[in-house]
Amino acid sequence: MSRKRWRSVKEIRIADVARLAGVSTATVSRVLANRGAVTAKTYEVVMEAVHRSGYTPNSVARNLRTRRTMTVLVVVPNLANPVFAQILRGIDDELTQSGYGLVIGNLDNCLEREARYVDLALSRQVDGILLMTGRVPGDDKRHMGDAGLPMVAMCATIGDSRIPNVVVQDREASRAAVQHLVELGHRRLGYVAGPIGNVIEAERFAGFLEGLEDAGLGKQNFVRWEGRFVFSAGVAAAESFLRAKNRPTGIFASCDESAIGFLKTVQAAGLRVPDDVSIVGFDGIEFADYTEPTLTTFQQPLHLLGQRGSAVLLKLMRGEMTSADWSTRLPLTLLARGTTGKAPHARRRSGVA
Amino acid sequence: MSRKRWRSVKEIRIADVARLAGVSTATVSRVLANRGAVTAKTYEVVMEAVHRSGYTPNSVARNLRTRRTMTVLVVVPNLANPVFAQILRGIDDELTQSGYGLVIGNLDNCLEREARYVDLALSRQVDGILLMTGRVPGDDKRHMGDAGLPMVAMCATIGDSRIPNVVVQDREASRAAVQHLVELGHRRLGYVAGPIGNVIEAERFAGFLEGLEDAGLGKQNFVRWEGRFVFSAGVAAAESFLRAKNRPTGIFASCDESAIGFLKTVQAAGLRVPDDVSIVGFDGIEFADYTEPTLTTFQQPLHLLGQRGSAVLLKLMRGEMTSADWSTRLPLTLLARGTTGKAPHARRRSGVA
DNA sequence: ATCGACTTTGTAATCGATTACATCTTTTGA
DNA sequence: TCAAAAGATGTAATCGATTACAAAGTCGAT
Repeated sequence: MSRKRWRSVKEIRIADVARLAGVSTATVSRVLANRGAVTAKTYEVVMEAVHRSGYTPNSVARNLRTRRTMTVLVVVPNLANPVFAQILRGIDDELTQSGYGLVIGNLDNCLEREARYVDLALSRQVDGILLMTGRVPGDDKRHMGDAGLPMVAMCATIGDSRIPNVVVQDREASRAAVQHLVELGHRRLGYVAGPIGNVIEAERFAGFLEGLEDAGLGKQNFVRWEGRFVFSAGVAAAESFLRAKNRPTGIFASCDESAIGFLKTVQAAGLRVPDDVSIVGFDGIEFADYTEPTLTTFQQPLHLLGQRGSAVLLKLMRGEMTSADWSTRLPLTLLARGTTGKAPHARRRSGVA
Repeated sequence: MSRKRWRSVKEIRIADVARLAGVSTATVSRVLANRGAVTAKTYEVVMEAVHRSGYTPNSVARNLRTRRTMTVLVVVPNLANPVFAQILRGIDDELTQSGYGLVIGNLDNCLEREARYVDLALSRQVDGILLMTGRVPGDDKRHMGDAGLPMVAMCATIGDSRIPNVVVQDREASRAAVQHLVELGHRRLGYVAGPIGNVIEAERFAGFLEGLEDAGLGKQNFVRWEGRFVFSAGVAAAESFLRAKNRPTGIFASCDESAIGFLKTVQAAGLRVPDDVSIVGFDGIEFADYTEPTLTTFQQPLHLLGQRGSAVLLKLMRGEMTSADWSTRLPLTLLARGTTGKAPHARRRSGVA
């Protein structure tokens, strides 16, 4: 049993540096903050003392006094989803530039864990919040908004118009996905859903329905399989699809993971993609480029999304919001690739097959 | 331009609660910490006041006074790699149980960014460090060890025997990978490397060489392609492989991403896997289960790794280390799946092909 | 030499909790 | 019944920085 004491060497405080330099703590603080006037000579002497002593300011003390932590909390639904890793990169780039750090709050797909991070915010450990989890109306759990901190929603929010949001155009893209399938001749579609109660899912499904309406298709022209934003949801949907008597020919999955799960499962069952069935995913994860055939999907501007979200939060924290900042909606890009092709009957008609 | 002031409502301090309850701040503190004796009545009154006022303690002040933040820094080489998301889950589970929080330091594959997190540690914002990045000898950049905090290395470290480590048996597994290929009749192997200077990579390559030696194979029996832990490295290696005159028949990639990149590229070139070439990956990421054929790989005990690493750090912080805690080496599991099969010549000889 | 304006530096209050110690109250036991 | 012990509560110091304000120093103009 070893009982080594950490930092047994006495900590160096600003007072120690001051003594070493023969000045007051106020002067040391001014030198280090580069604020207030100091003669070149004093500057030199203080810096020398700082280096000799190896002093690093205690930010806990600083944070207490300044009432700021220069840290932003980013609440992420599920870190294992590569989409968020990309967004985080954009956020980090932007925040770092302004001298802010970030703390990641991973919910691991379990909304209850949000409470933990509400506490973090309430206890003054962060200056602002980037929220990537949506909430459904009527949800009265403890809320990030309760912390009374500057906050930006980076996912579709229902209600709460007083929170600025920076989102991608989920609805428009889903609508375009349907259009893409319809243009290829598909008249019977399948929808692989995300988690129930998820706001992003709600947006994507709404867009899907709008797309159907655009094409003059009704309820009888599609099947919806419940799921989540994971591979296995696509597998389950595909199994259900395979058992169906009147199979759709065009599938829209609300995320790439489930699209790939679907793809692999129908292929394993002997179906050809896109000859027998076309599949469109959503997100544009790197892996979608490594399936066979490559997945047709909508590419999210992830890095940009992260940057913009952070930029708005920074403005909010500095009280520099303009009316244009309250809502930002970024477009997605259709990557029309290998998993979508003409519908079987359309191909027959045009003599391709 | 809106200039809303955040928290314009006066903050509630412990003194406010004390006044409301008609007791001293010491008593409020004792009630909230559940430490020291208080009568049931006082407890009631204080709790009532806490709830009425909606008080949440300011942890910055608490951290200053107690000289602890109950937070651990986890330095991760690259968050986009799903391997780390899994490990983080294990870490989070373990730390949360002991009342600790975690801050993720993402290096984004750029070792220079470590300095940022060294600062975080030096400025007393965390109580301990879990380090998942390795260092090569002779590297004299500013070092996490400089912070003088309790630290556990969760990757192969060279030297620095005073830092406890919790790692997977990279070397043994790589050795077993070669054995697996050799048993299938492969006599000429290819090695898709990870980043130069990476300690984990070094371990895996060392194991690869050991495996060759076990089989009585020498330098002339393998090709090594430099790479990184990303898809594109596998693609590049495969392109090089395709151009070679005397192609290896068994490939070992030091991570699943590059293995999959390799797989897709040789398949695109018309080769059959595993008939023409066998591939073994490393890590056991979820996606390795979704390739066609499914990737043969070594499964890392990621969640366990995270848990064990955290458990050791907790002991270290509490001064409860036993000699067994200084080094933990977890075994990997071979998932012998679709991408490995008998070597072409072996198949001919045994009349399979 | 004196005054005012400006620059530089120091003194001490402050941020909001925890906690050692002192004080007061209650209980225990002879 | 009273001293001693145990229990409950309060007072004030403390953690280590920042910063308002005061004080001292510098300089040029009169």
